[in-house]
Amino acid sequence: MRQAATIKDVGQRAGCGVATASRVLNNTGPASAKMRERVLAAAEALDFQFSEVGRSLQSSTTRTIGCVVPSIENPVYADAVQGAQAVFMNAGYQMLLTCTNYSADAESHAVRTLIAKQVDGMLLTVGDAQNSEGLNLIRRRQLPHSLLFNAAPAGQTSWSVDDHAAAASVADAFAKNNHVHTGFLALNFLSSDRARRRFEGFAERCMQNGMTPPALLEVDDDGLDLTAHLHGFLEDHPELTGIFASNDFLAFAVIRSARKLSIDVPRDLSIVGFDGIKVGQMVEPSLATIATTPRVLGTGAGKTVLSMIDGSAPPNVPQKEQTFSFRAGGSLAPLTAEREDDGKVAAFPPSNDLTRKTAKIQQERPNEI
Amino acid sequence: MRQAATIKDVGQRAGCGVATASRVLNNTGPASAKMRERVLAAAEALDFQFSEVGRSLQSSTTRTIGCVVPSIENPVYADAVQGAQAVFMNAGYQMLLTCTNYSADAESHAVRTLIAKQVDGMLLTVGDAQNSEGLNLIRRRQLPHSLLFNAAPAGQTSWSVDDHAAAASVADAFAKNNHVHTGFLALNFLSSDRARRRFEGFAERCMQNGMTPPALLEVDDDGLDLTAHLHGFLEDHPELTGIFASNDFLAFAVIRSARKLSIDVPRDLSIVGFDGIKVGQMVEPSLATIATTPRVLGTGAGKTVLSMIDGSAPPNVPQKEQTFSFRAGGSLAPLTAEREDDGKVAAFPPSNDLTRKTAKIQQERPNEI
DNA sequence: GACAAATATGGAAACGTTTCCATCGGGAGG
DNA sequence: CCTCCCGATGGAAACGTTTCCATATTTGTC
Repeated sequence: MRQAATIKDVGQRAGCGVATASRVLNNTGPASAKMRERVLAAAEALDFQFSEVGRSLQSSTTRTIGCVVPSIENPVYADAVQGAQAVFMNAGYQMLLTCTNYSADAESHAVRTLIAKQVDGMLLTVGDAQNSEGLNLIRRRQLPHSLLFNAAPAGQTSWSVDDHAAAASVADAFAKNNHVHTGFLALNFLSSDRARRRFEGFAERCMQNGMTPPALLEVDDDGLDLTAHLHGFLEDHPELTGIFASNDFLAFAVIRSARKLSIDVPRDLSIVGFDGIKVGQMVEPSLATIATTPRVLGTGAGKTVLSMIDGSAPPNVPQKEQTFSFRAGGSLAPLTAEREDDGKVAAFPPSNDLTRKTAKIQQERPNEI
Repeated sequence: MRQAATIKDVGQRAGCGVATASRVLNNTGPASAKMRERVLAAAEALDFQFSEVGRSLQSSTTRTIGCVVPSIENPVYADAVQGAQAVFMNAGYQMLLTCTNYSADAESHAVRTLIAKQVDGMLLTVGDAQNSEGLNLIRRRQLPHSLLFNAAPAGQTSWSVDDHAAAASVADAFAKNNHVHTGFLALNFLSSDRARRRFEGFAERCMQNGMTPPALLEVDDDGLDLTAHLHGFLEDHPELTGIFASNDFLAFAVIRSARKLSIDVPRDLSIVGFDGIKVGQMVEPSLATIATTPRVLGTGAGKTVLSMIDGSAPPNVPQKEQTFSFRAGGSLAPLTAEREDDGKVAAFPPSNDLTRKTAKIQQERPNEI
């Protein structure tokens, strides 16, 4: 039992050829009752397990699917990955996971390795879908794959949130609450087309709503304490009454930093996040955000890849408008009419000493795609 | 380019045997300059990539490591998994990930599949390390492996938090804040030896500290709204002044439910969590909890597996006391001397109308292993 | 110029499967 | 009793590598 038993060992012990052993063990082809029994007994005695490597070589299929995401520390990706993994497992596929840490190099290296590993398909979130070396490699090989959280480049299937429209709805929410001067806080702005799309969607709709163009604040590391950044940002833009953070963690970080700077949320500053992570609804104030359904996207993308592999009908991609919903929360409050009318918003003091009224916390409502 | 090129194709195009092509491509063994060039050109032209399947068959190694965890929706596992994955990738290994959703069946099935896939090693968090079918399979095969978040069963290496001691330190924290009657809130109590160890450690130290034995509340699904549970629990145990939740999400859920029941945290009820997830420090009140370093454990366990594979020296497992630290937070406040002395704690009203004083939020302090 | 040594190269086996094909044995039908 | 056919079985090829070994070619030295 030191060296794993092969089917040859089984055949030998059962006193038959490997072909017969294979047939019995796979329940394919004929075999006499006694032979069947002998083979089964031998396999049992030897603790035999098929080698998937041998099988893969012969069938030129690995029943393995590669998954490339930036990071599973972000629960959005974690949920999606777990959903896809469950789908794969149910279909008898294993998942090879690689996290790129938002590095384009790591991304293409990962894809290359997974191709060498002969994955039957691939599920991936790339930094920039328009310009991804890995994605090109995959396309060239015509490997079954689906994008996840990336906008599909023309006629290709992709499971993602409509970042543009979602961000626009945030602008609408700000507008409805009478905010005019807002900021956008981005993480990994340069290496993520998602952050850029959110910014664009937000900025466009701000314009359409007659708001001023949002001020952009980029930060590079979310481990960092944002307090200094936030302070400087608000000093540069004293007129701001609301900030749209490109994800919920960032939103939490802003709220914490605001607290340290004695800026009350939402009285002095409204915050809206993106993603809709679970804890957002558990804390006080609850986080206004874009609720998304990463698990749905993950399972959908997983099923899409499987359907490409076995040629079956792919699942329907959700309507763009159904990939997100705005979720109200205590971190976003209306500006009072008086403030809105006085128009001298740019003049109010940048930090403490703010006089806006606190609004009643808006009712949370559950949502699903 | 339809069918992926093999080394045979390369040899053919370069006008040489497969042996020579292999030597050139792997930079092993001699080759003339012109031959080398022809082979390289051929490989380039054919977009050749090695098939890891063929290689694995021949080398009886897959450069693949299996990872089995309950769920990566829990950031503790997600961080650990990501840490391990990074270690594997650096060493040229890929990671096959399976989530069991806390199911023992899924666990052994996953292990079986991974063994069939010929993984070179395995990293796993099992439900019950004393009694895990998968773990036995692995042991029987003498497959290099390391446990993660499970207590090691006698003389075996495992990377885990000392749940027992950590939970004890929570009891100490309650004691130091004059709490006497506490409860323990557990998720997946039956299917997780971790939850049980935490309860044991907590209960033991409560006794030693002269506190009453903690009341146990088990819940089965964290998606559930805890409000009803909490209400019933507090009615059954009106004397409780503190609750230790077996993880941070549960702690958040309790705090939210308490809010709905108009129970003020920490004035009416103190809450302590476990894990030390990031958002715990960002919200108000901040969460008192056991801070752990899942990433450190994940990378350590990953390195351990690699060292077992290549026979190198394994990394040092951290001292048990260094696997966690108690992190104070606003959700845990001292009981005033007057309440503690009057002794009639069991008599106070179960829900509203509580009279304990709010304590100053304790200073957060950073911590690392 | 010849021979030894070193270098270059290709054939073939091995890794663990599945599957095609050939063989073998026996029962049924004539 | 002879065919015919079908079920049972095993040999061998194929999948893509690496590597051992033998052979072919070059280089160097006398």
